[in-house]
Order: sequence, then C-alpha cells, then structure tokens
Amino acid sequence: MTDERLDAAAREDSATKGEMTRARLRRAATNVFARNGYHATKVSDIVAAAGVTQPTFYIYCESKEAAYEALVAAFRDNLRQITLTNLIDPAIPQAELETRVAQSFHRFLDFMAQDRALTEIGFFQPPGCSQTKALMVDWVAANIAQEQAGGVFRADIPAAHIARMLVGLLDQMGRMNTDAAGRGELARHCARLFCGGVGMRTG
Amino acid sequence: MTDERLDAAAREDSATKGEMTRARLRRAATNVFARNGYHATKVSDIVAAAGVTQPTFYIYCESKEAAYEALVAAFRDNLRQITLTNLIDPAIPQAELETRVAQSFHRFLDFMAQDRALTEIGFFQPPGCSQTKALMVDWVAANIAQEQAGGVFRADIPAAHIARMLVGLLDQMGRMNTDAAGRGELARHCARLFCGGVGMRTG
DNA sequence: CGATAATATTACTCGTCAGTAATATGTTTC
DNA sequence: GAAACATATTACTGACGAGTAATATTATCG
Repeated sequence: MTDERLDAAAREDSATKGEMTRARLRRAATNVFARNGYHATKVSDIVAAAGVTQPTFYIYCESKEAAYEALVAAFRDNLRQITLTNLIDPAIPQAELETRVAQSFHRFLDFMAQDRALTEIGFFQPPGCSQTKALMVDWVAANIAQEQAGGVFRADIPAAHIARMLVGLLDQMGRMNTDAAGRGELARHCARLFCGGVGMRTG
Repeated sequence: MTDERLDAAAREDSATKGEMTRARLRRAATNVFARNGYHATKVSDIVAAAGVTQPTFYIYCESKEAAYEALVAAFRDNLRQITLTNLIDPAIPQAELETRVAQSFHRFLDFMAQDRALTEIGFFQPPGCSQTKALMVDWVAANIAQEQAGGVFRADIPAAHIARMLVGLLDQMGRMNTDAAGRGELARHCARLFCGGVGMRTG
C-alpha cells in the first residue's frame, strides 16, 4: 500500500473505492456474524450482504477466521477503553454511590447498544465472548478491590466474585433491546440491586 | 421396539447391548457438544468418542440436530423441575432471607455442577441457551412478583428485571468450576449481594 | 442346531463451503 | 494515450461432513 492510500485512509474524507468496499465488508461481516454466530456464517453470506463476490472478500481479509478475530479484537479494545474510563471514583460519598453506579451501568449499556451487532460478536456469542468476559472481570475486579479498600464496598464478598456478578448483570441487561430512556431505567434498577440488594431493609 | 425392550429400558438393571450403546452415544454427544458447541461438532467426533461407527449413530438418533435438541430439552426439563421446587417461601422472616436465598443458589449451583457438560449445552452455549434462559426468567419472575407482593422483596425494581439479574448472576457463577464447598461459598456471596447489595449500609 | 431378530459395519453419495488461479475492468500518472 | 496500478470478476478446486444402502456380525429362542 502506497503512502497516498494510507493518507486517504487516515483522512476521513475522500474514501477510495477500496476503502468503501472494506467498510461495506466489515459491516456485512459484523451483521452476519452477529446474527448467525461464527460457525454458522458462510463467507458467501457475508459477500452477498456486502454486494461483492467471494474473491473480493479475500482481497480484504486473510480468512474467515481472521475477519472474525478482527471484529472481536475491535470490540475488546473499545470495551477496555470504556471500562477503564468508567470506574467508580474510590472516594465517593456513600449517599451518591447508587447514582454513580447507575451512571456507570448506563454508559456500559449505551456502549453496547451503540453497535449492537459488534457487541453480539464480542460479548454475547462464543467463541469471542468468553475471553472478553474473563478480561472484563479482571479489569473490574481491580477497581472493586479498591472500593473495598476505600470502605465504599463491603469487603465480605471477594472482589473477583463481585466483578463476575457485575458482568453477569451487564450481560443479561445488555441483551434487552431498549431505547435510550429504557437503558436509563435499566441502569438505575441494576444500580439499585447492585448497591442495595432486594431486601426491604427492615432488619 | 418390543415390549421386552421397553421393559429392559424401564428397569435400570440388565441393560441390553443396545441400551448400553445408546447411553454411550448420549454421553459422548453431551461431552462433544459441550466442548465444541453445536455447529463445530461433527457427528464423526461423537461416534469416535462413543467408540462406534457413524451409521450406528443414525440407528439411535434421527439426525445431529435431533440429538442436540434432545439434550437441550432434557436439561430444560430438569431445570424447570429444580426451579419450581426451589422457590423462596413467600412468608419468610426477613432475618432468614439471605440464608434461604443462599440455599436456593446453592441448589442451583449443585444442579449445574452435577452434569456440567449438559449444563454447558442447555444453559451456557447457544443456540440452546437463549430459550432456556428466557424460560427461566419467566419462571423466576413469577415467584419474585409474589415476594414483592408479600413485602419480602423491594417493589421498586420490576420483577422481570430482578429475575433477569438473578439469571445473570447464576450464569456467571455457574461457569466457575468449583467443588461442593466452593459452591456453598459462592452461593453465600451471591445471596449476600442479591439480598443486601454491595453498599456498606452506613447511610 | 437353525431361524429370527437385534445390532453394528464397510464403503459409499451428494452437497456445501473455504479458499484460489487466471483474468477482466476501471483509474491514476506521466 | 499508454504504462502502471488498484480493484473486482468468472470459473474453479479440494476437502470435509451429514446422511445412507447394502451387508456382516452377534445374541436369543424354539
């Protein structure tokens, strides 16, 4: 690839025909993988959805597997970014905790909804999802441990377990297909249970 | 199939050669489907694991898909049984709530661990898992609504959401491969968060 | 033993699917 | 306008995998 092409790719404007095709293939692959999962999608489905022929696919992708891995990796990078910038401040006044946690859930849900198909690939469906969730548990657990050390979260549940449970909540909530307002409500409900539990607090 | 054969299948003892083969195929199918998922498992893998040849598979199973569906259905039936007999009594003293919820989680985790491979098929991996979880959410939500009506659970989170979150917790916890003691601990941690949340209860 | 049913095997078919060689069609640059 | 490059296509291959027909082996019982 020559310098001019790299420039064209870097500048968002004036996409070359090739970049257009690449983008359409990527979108098509994302949608088809999301709908059918890795094993059940055929390259022929992807190229049909993209409106190109099969060899064209292999101009832009080394293999079906490489195309899939690239999508998983892209989602993973985005999720890591979101997770690390989405951590609860270790020094939150207890009173604000639930609100802050709700905001955090809300950002996660928005992120997932923003490209639902990619989320399906990277977070919901195997084989990509398992490693993604394992990584996320680690990222989150580190933060939870800090909260516990700071006295914000109770310390009688191991951070790793809380992190797993949080990911479990997010997994189930993320699968609900709601609009922006619905996501706000979901996030508040998550935060309510996550912070205060289901009990009536009468004891 | 003659009456004698049905009798032999009903009585657990004196399994005929055919019933032995059926059982070995079922075990093999369970393990291979669990390891590789539906689409990535080949009938040839199953029969190799079972130590029989391919046509033998088709003596006992109508198709690869039918074999898979039968396993999913079997898990689903068991799960339904466990779920319906595992509900929290609507009139629990608040003080005992967490203990009772922990017992409930414990029974679920034991059930999942008891045949881990079947659980993988019916609960963890698509395509079987999605319908299973949807059903379980319904079963659980009905009970949660009762708890809310009885004043045991807080009512400011919709029962359906609580049910989904509970399934999310169970999903993540069930994936951890722990021994019986570990499951007891996990169950207590789940119950602790589910009933009381992560907050320090200082407010 | 010899007949009958049950159980399993060898040796295939037919379709599908990932991936490719050879070739054609635009598109920039001089 | 021709050389050089980028982009896409037609027409394949080779392997694999679900499912089967015909046949062999093993147990059961009169």
